Amino acid sequence: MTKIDKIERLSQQADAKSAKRARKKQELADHAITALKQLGYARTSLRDIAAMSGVAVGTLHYYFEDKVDLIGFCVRRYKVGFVAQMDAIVRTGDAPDALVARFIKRLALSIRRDAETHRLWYDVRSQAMFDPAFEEVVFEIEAAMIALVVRLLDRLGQPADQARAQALYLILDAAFRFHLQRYLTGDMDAPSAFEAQVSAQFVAVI
Amino acid sequence: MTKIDKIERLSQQADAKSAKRARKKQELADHAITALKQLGYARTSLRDIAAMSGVAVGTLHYYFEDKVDLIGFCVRRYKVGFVAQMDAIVRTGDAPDALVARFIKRLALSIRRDAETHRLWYDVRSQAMFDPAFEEVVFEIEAAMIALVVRLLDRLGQPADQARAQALYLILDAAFRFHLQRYLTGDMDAPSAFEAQVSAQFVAVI
DNA sequence: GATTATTTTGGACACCTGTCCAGTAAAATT
DNA sequence: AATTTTACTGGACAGGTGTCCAAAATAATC
Repeated sequence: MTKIDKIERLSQQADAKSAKRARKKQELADHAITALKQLGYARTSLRDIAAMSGVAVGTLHYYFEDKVDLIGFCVRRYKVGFVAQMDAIVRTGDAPDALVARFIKRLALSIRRDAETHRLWYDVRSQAMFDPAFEEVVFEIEAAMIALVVRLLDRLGQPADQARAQALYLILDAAFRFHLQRYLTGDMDAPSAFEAQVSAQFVAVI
Repeated sequence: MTKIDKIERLSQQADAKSAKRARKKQELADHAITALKQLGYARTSLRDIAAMSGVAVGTLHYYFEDKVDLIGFCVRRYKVGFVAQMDAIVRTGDAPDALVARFIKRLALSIRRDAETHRLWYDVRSQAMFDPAFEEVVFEIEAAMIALVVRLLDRLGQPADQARAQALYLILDAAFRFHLQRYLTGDMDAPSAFEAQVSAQFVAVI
């Protein structure tokens, strides 16, 4: 075995190790999310998360710096997945009108299906107003969502500058949050109300 | 002294007592707000608030049911004042265009002046997604703000139905929150960016 | 199969939490 | 001035918090 081979093998081993570690981190994060989405950031203790993961509390600190690191990882993981799902819709070959309809319908569906998870995002976003430790992840996720809207506008043949995308994102976000809240308090019609309201606004804005 | 007089006097005494109690409650709430706006709901303990008020912890429980009751009272008190201030603007005799400009300018000013207090509202609003104990106060305040927008639309000679007002409120709220967050993370231009963006959207919507 | 390296445990640590209440001080009423 | 009501105190209570670490279990490497 040459020296080069040796180095390469060591490097591959290191990669395999960090890949395994990354997988375990994600596995823990997924369990953590199921705990967090039920109680929210402040009310969920590391012991709750550990119990949910079937793991000792110390193990969490073995994989995550501290609580903030853990929650940041979870929210990032969830939201990245969400943006990817929405992006898949933007990339379909639909005509502009049908695309908008599908996009909004998917958001409404997400209120129904993932209400509890989405509220975790709003929770963390509010925390960022008090705790600088959350600023980065919130900024990053919000930027990713605005970028998604940029791509949407582009597909619609609309001017897709940052300012326009940001404004549209805020409209979508406000309506989403509002109807999410309604839905969580028992208003089962909130998702379709969301769809109706946003559809109307889309027509006006675009 | 007739029997009637006696009853009346007792009733006046009762009123005076409850008025005094109400005054003290508000005084405590004002101190509580200064604590809460610095740390947020979850991080502020009753001991923090008691210390800020120069009072023992037990005293807080003498005036408020529990922590949720106290925070609800504080947020309600603050937001009612805010809506009243904005309402004063709506009630001026300005022409529609000038009125809109003044209204938005006042919101931008409030980002600058009351950033820390406003974030408390967003904090509590998020909590309401997890804790039903906050649902009522959030619903009430949000309804008050939509009602404010109804009056604004009315003054502008616009159709002032609930749906339109709600949509406009959500646009204002989303932009307000977004730029408030930016401002809190050190972007001093956020308030004027808010003004520019919302002004542009107002033109489009109205 | 022995020896490192990694992963996991479970409990100790120091501190903070909201709630409650017997006792005291102050104010109001008679 | 005596008595009753109201206001307030300060500490006890039971439980929870994130963090840390020595020791044990497991896995990887030679």
